[in-house]
Parts: sequence; structure tokens; C-alpha cells
Amino acid sequence: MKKQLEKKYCPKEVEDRLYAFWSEKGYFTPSDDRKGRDSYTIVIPPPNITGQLHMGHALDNTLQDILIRYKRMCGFDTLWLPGTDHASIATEAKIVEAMRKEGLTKDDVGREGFLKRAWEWNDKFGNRIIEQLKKLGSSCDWTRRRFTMDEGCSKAVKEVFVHLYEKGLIYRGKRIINWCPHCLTSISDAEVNYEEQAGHFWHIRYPFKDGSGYLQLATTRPETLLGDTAVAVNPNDERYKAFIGKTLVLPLVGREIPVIADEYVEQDFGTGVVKITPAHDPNDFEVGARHSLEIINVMTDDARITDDYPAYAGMDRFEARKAIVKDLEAGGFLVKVEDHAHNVGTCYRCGSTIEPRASLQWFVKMEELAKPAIEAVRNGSVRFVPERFDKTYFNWMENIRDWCISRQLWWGHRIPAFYCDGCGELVVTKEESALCPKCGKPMRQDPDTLDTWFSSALWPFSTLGWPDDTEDLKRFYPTNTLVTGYDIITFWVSRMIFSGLEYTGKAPFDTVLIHGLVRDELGRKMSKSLGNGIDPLDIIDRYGADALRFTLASGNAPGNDMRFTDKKVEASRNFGNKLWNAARFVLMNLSDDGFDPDSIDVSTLETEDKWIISRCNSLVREVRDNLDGFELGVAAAKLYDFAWDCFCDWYIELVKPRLADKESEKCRTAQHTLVFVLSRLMKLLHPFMPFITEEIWQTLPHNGESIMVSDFPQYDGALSFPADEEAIDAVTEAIKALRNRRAELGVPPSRKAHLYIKTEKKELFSRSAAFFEKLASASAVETVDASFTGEGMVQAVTFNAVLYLPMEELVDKEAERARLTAELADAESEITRAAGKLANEGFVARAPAALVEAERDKVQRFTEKASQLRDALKALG
RNA sequence: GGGGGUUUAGCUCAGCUGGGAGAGCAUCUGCCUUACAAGCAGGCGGUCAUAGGUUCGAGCCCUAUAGUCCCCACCA
Repeated sequence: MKKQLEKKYCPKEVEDRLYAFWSEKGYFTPSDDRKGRDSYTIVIPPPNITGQLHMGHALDNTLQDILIRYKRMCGFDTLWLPGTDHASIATEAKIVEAMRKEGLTKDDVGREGFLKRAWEWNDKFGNRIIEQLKKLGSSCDWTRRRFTMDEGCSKAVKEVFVHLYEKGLIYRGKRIINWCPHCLTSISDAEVNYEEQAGHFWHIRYPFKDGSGYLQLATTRPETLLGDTAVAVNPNDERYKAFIGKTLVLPLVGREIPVIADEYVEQDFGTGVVKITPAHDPNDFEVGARHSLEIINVMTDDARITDDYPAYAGMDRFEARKAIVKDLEAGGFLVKVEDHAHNVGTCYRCGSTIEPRASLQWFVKMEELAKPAIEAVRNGSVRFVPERFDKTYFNWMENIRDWCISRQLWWGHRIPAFYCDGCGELVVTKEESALCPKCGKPMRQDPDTLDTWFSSALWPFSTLGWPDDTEDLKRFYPTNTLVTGYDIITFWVSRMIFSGLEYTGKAPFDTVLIHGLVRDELGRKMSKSLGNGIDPLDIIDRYGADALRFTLASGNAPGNDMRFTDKKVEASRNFGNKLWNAARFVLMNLSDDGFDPDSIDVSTLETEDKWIISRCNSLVREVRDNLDGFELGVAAAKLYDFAWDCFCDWYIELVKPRLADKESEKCRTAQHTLVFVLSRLMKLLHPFMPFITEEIWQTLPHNGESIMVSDFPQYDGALSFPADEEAIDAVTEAIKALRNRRAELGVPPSRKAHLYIKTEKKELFSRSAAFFEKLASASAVETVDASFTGEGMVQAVTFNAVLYLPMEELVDKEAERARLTAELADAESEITRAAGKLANEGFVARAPAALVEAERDKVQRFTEKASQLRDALKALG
């Protein structure tokens, strides 16, 4: 009984059904009987619970799924561990926004109420992106799904915090941090985007207290003048040396401030005089620290002027700027205003202008942690693919600054530090609450939460049960490949590396596979504000998940950005359809289901069977090599070429005549070869296109219940037939030459012609007569002796084959002469080129012997060819 | 200011450790050849950004220049 497939492949009918099938069978979960084997583990870069699947996720997860499916089929104890990230600031912002629509603020609902809403949000939306990942075909072990705020991850976070604190690597200190007056939290340096804005330089005079004149300086932010506690000049600046140590009176405020000397001031820039506002500028803060200056904060959390300056109190910083400039002008302090473009830091979440602000925050001391992390990459324990990204990494790690980990947010891991309001004692503990060790009173927990990346940094091991010494940790840690975009090497990858080394003593993975960004058709970054994002789910809906996956996996090199166009997906969809139809062909020609798809009796094979099997065998080796080397795009291209060109366009066509006689042994061998090769091809393609390959494989004769858990093909020396490969290559070359010639002459395929072939491999060509009849419109094929001459000469190079195609269309002797003359010229130039190389002593002496031999062979063949052409010209008269 | 990518066919891009330039799309010409028109056959199209250098031999390695994109730092 023959199974039949629909004429066109329809992904929608297949994908959900197969995904459910795999899932029910439990294939995604590492099976117990593989325990003890070499493990292969990937942890997913956890998507934000606020997120929707975008092309970046689609790419990232396609690559991971290809690797994990490949390794699973290779027999590894394979785990792909999924989960989500609580994404503190992003989620909190969304919830605040949702509450705003209800007319509520955070303070209205309180911390408990807010967190309740946040957890509800997670329940409601945290699943969304997980379900979307399934649509892509992701073979994650959902039974091990984790969340950065679940109990285990939270335990790991506390463990690490306490560990680092006790080691002296976490400290609390007053520093300048980036403050977002809209989100009302500190944000890390990495979360600040700089954009150039048109601004001004206000030149202001600061008078000396003793009335002996003034110093002139320039500022882009006159409102910070309220917090000035010094004015600085370069100690080597001859213009100002005399003023160092004198006292100035701060305009509008009246505060007496000193003139100090600091190397930080550049003499050439502006007037060479700088106002110092330690509370509102990172550089000024450093200067202030060096000179023990007072730190005066002049702004509230939401960037309004504090009540300490009644004239401006309550004004927003930009209003205050106007007011202050106006007052400076009125007071005669303002000298001039210049236009000045400068970079302004903005919040990556909301775009508000960042206010640098001195405040009390928690920091991780990075220098000591960074050293082993740098070493791990330098000595190869962790490898970036492509390699060049280690430079990005080194650049960041070698210039690392302390990491501000406290956030003034509620959604996140609360800092496990407790204060005693009575005596000011500080306790850091893993416990839920604490009593003051000095006065015994209940302590108050720090209200702040940790940077999202603090928990993400622990992801490769916290998800496997660390700090407990769990079975999973032993079985799957360290993980193997981390797949992510180059945009988060510094945020995330670097932090996982130092964390893994510090807490587990091992690098968390051995390879970091970096991919680029998916851009739109015009090469622009996909973004919400541009509205140019392409929804992967929409693409899946229109073309199928396999088409999307194949598109993302092919046509670009690791680490490079790619442009996404519907055209590319169409090409992939067409490829899927091609496979589908190849399978239909094989099935409709299958006379029984008894063929073993996994082995074949080599002794029964015809030359063309050996040709395709041998080609397929080389393909197996190459694809394995490419996948092992993370060259997924190269592997995809080879599979595409083999499937379309070798298998469909040649092998199937070559074998069609044999399939006509269902009773013959040759037919059965062809059927078996078709099944054998197609089945192997499906396995090789399965990591890339899991759905269609499973569907086809299931329909073909098969061993086992799913391609997903079948064995990935292995190179087999017994399936290598170089002589047969060369033979069929010679035949196809001749066929192409004939087709070419016929097309040039405009002869329709219906016009058959008698073919004479002169060759040193008579047996091969006469045996191949059917191929020439089927594929080169020959009416009959006759092999002839070397003495034969005739009209319509067509040449192939291999085996000195010369084909004669006598046709009425050739009567134009002049045209024929011109063509032969041109071919002769080509042949002669080939001879000249090769002979020239051989005449080069350096080449003969230093090039590999095989290469030299090949050139000699060429000279011989083309000499032969040229001689044939001359004969043909002579015969033409 | 520091670092990195990229420049190959009309378009989008491959080209792994140097050994005669490839694919898809587009375009042109012929084909419904009983798996596939989402297809088949054939063609057109490239001084591999520029200038030097190393080498018997360079798209690939080195140096410089130009265009373009990105990352990091951030000048009051």
C-alpha cells in the first residue's frame, strides 16, 4: 500500500501536530538512559517576561535548536534549558504604565500591592513568549523551565551576594551614578544611551571674594551652578597659577568656594577654568574626592531644585536653567552664549535625560573578579566564535569599572542587607529578616533591588540547582555553547564568565557563538519606533517555521548582521517544497515498503547509485565538520546544493528510466538507493528544518519512532566510490555540453538527434545511452572509433569525450566555423596558461605535487582538444 | 579619542587554514519533459573598494588610503 503526500507542502497541517507528538513522547527531556554519556548543554538566553518573540529571538533560538538537535542525534546527553527573565526595570515600567492608566501610582498600591501585580503580570504574560518559542520548533526541555525570580534562582542570588560581601567584593558607597528622573532609579553605565544634542555654552564670571576681579568659565549646564563647591584650573596653567587657593563667591548663591588645581582640567578647552559640581557630574565627583570638597545635591529624585534654593525650589531642571540664566544675565555675570553640540546621556528605557547624581548605592568591586575571567578567554577555556569578539570582551574587561548593582525598583531581588535604625548596624544575610546583633531590635531591609543582570549572571548554574550540589549540576554543568548576539557580550556574557569562575570554579561554557542583528530590507535595525519590525509568527504563518529557520540559518556568516526579506523566506519555502516533491516522487515509485533505509547492499549498485551515495557520504562528513565548527550557514548551503542539484536535478532524472520496469532488479536497487539517500538527507537536514524532515521521514520506510531521536549519519569509508563519481561527472558534463549546444541552436527538446560519441571510455558512455536519450534528447547513441569525424562537434574534457550531433541546424558553415575557432582559441589560451605555470621553476619546485600534476594533465587534455577542433575545422572545409 | 566590522554579479550575500571566482533573487531565451511553474533546461552579468608589499601563486596574508556601519569612552 502506497502512502501519498499532498502536492504542496502545507506547514500548518504539520507543525503543531508534530510538536505535540515530540512533546508527548518526551524527546525534549534528556532521557535517563543517556546518563553518564558526554553531555551537551545549552542554557537559553532568557527572554524578558515583557517580551514578544522578535526576529532576534527567532535567530538566536533557531541556532540553538540546530545545535541541540544535532548533538541529540549524535547521541549526547543533551539538555537545552529554557526560562524567562524578570527584567526588573522593563517590567516595572510596564506595570507602572498600566497602573497610570487606572489612575494609580506605585505609592498608591504600596510595595506589597505592586509586587502582587507584578507576579500577576508574570502569570499572565510570562508564558506568551514561551509559547511563541514552541512555534519555532524549539526543542527545549520545558520540564526544567526556570525563571530568574523563582525560588532557586533567588537562593543563588542571596548566596552570591553574601559571599561577595563577606569577601569584601560588594560594598556600599556614595558614588556618582546615572539617575533616571522618570524611572526614579539608578541605571548602569551600560543602560545609558548617548545622543548628540544641540546645546549652548554659557560663559559666566565668578567674582573673587576680595573684589579683585573674576574668573570666567563656561558650562553647558548652568543650573548645576547651585551645587558648585569649587572652581578648578590646571596646575600648570600660567594664566591662572596665581589664583590657586583664592576664594570666589558663587553667583546667585553667595557660597564661598575655593580655586583649586587639578590635572583633570584641560588648558586648551574653553577658558581653561571649570566649575566643580561634585554631586552632579562624574568627573567633578572625582575631583571633589581628591580635594575633599563638599557634595551638595541640588535636585530631588524627579530632578527638581530642592527647597535649599528658594528662588528656584520646585522648578524642573530645564525651567531652572532658564531662570538661572536670566538671573545671571540680570546680575551681570553672564558674558556670552555660544552654540555647542554635545552628547547627552539618556535612559535606555524611557529616553529621559540622565541626571548624574551622587548617591549611596551598592557596588561590586570588579578588578579582582575580572582577572580570571580575562585569563579564561585568553587561555582558551572560553572561546568566542567568531574569534574577533574576544577583542570586544577584552576591551571591556580590561577597562572595567565597579558595577553598580542596586536599583531603586521594587520588582527584582531585594538586596539582602538589613539596617538597624537604632544603632546604625548593618547586617548582610541570607535570612528573610534579621535582629540587630548589637541592640536586638528588628532590622529594616534595604528597600532597593538588584540589577537584573545580577541574577542573569548566575543563569548557567543557578538554573541547574546551584548552590546545592544537585544531580543536574553534576550532569550538565559546565554547559557547552552559549548562543547570543554581540550586543550583549558586555552586559551578560562577561558577567556569566566571571560569576561562573568565582562561584563554581569553572567557566560556565566553553564556546560563545555570537550572531549579528537581523535588520530590515533596507539594512535598518528593527525597532518599535520605526515600526519596521517583522513578526516571526507572521512569517511562520505565511511560510512555515522551517522556511523561517532555514532563512535565518543560511546566507550569512557568524557574527555578521543580516537583512531579512520575504524573498529569502520564499526561497527557503521553495526549498522545502522541493524536498517535499522529491519525497512524493520517491514514494510514488516505491513498489514495496520493505527497504531498509539505513543500510544498502553495495554489490548490487549501478554506477549512478554509487555516485549519489558517495556524494552523500562526503556530504555527511562535511556537514558534521561544519556543524562542529559552528559554520551553520556553510552546512545549510551544502545541504541545499546537494538536495536540489545532485539529488533532484541529477540523480532522480538519471534513475527515471530504470523505474519504469517495476519488476527489474535495477529498479529495486534504484528504489532502495532513493530511500537510502533521501532518508540520510532528511536526517542531515533535520536540525535545520525539523518539521518537514520528520513528516517526510515518517512517510518513508524508517526505523524507530521519530527522526528526532534517530542517529545522525556518519561518514562510512565503504560508501565512498571515487571512480564512480568521476564516471557520472563525465557523463553529466557531456550532457550539459550537449544541452548547451542545442539551446544555442534553438533546437526544441522534441527534435531528437542521433549522437556519436568518441571517447577513451567507450563502455561507460554506451552504458549511459539511456541518460543521453532522456536528458540530452538523443534518439540513439553510438560510440565510435578515434578515426571518426563528423559535423556538429561538441566537446567535453573528461575522458577526452567528443560528441557529434549532426543536425540540419548546423548548415550555417560560417557560424559553425566561428564557433569552433572561438573554442580553439579558448583551448589554446588554456594550454598557454597551464604551460606558463609549468615553465615557472618556482611553481614546479614549490607547489604541491598533485597541483603540478593536475596542470600537466590539463596541458595534455587541452592539447588533445585543440587537435580535435583543428580536425573539425579542416573537415568543415 | 580608542577599538572593531564591512567593501566580491543589477540586488542580498557565501567563499573554512592562500592553488583557476559561487549561490539565491532579478533579468533574458526556450520548455506544462507523467515529483515539483514554489518547477525544468540554457544564457547574460565580476580588473573581488584603491595603491603598494610578501609569495612560484593573493578575493584570502601585511601596510597605507577612501567609503560605510557598529561598539566603547565622553571634554566642562
